[in-house]
Amino acid sequence: MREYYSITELTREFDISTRTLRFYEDEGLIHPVRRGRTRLFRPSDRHLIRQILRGKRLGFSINEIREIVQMYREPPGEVGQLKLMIKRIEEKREDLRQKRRDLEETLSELDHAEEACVERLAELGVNT
Amino acid sequence: MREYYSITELTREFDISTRTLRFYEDEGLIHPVRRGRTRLFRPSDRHLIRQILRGKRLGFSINEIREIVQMYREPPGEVGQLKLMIKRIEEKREDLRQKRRDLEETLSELDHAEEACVERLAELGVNT
DNA sequence: GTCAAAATTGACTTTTACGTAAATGCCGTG
DNA sequence: CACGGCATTTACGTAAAAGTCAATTTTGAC
Repeated sequence: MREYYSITELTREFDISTRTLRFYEDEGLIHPVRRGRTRLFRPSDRHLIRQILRGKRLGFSINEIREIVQMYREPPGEVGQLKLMIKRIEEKREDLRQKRRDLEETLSELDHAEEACVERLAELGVNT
Repeated sequence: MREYYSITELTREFDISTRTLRFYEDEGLIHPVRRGRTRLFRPSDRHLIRQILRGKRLGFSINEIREIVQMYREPPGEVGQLKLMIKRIEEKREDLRQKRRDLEETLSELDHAEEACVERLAELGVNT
């Protein structure tokens, strides 16, 4: 496991711009350490970026992603906080389950659409 | 099956604004008919709205949604077009499969996060 | 130390997806 | 026919999420 990654290494790996990574830092999503003014990204930052991009692909806003990554961190020490966090996690999961339903329905409609196309091709006498 | 729905009926049903529905019309996603200047939405428009909102929840942009809803329509009559459409459909499905992987991974990480919280509660001697 | 390549900051711009306000049309009711 | 309520158009506004550009700095290789 590497100790540090440079900003451009990560922009290449994830196909995002340096501006994007700085934006995520401004937004408090990642906290790379500094050597002088240069950012050094640790494996944990790299993992966080992976999670952020996953959230993005699923259509979560930066704020929602912020909420999610907070859930991945060490659980709080206080009982009230813990219970609140469990509630929040449950809410996000419900959110994701809705997305899963949406996803399956969309996939199924695309299946139908493709079948219709294939049938139409067959009608036209094209060997698929 | 009702023949027509008014704009406000649909805004209530889907919890969106009239502005949003007019926006979708401007964007060419729906085509309600008119009685004078008033929009009348048919069941097919209603179904389209449902599909649009599903796409939104999955993080698709308006342009991507436009592409998707075009796939739900009657298959084209020309062979080249048909083959192109099948290719596009396959691309969207790959896109959705990526989202599904993202979704499962996120769900699984949230599971871990919740477990960690529950364990922490147990350590603190709280009866879950 | 020098010099190019890489990284930094800050300011400004852009795109997307609507929100909001103003002015006005249409229509059923009393 | 005046009114309330819904609908319409036009026009401008805005928040989120970066992109772009310019002007320095810093770093790494020699």
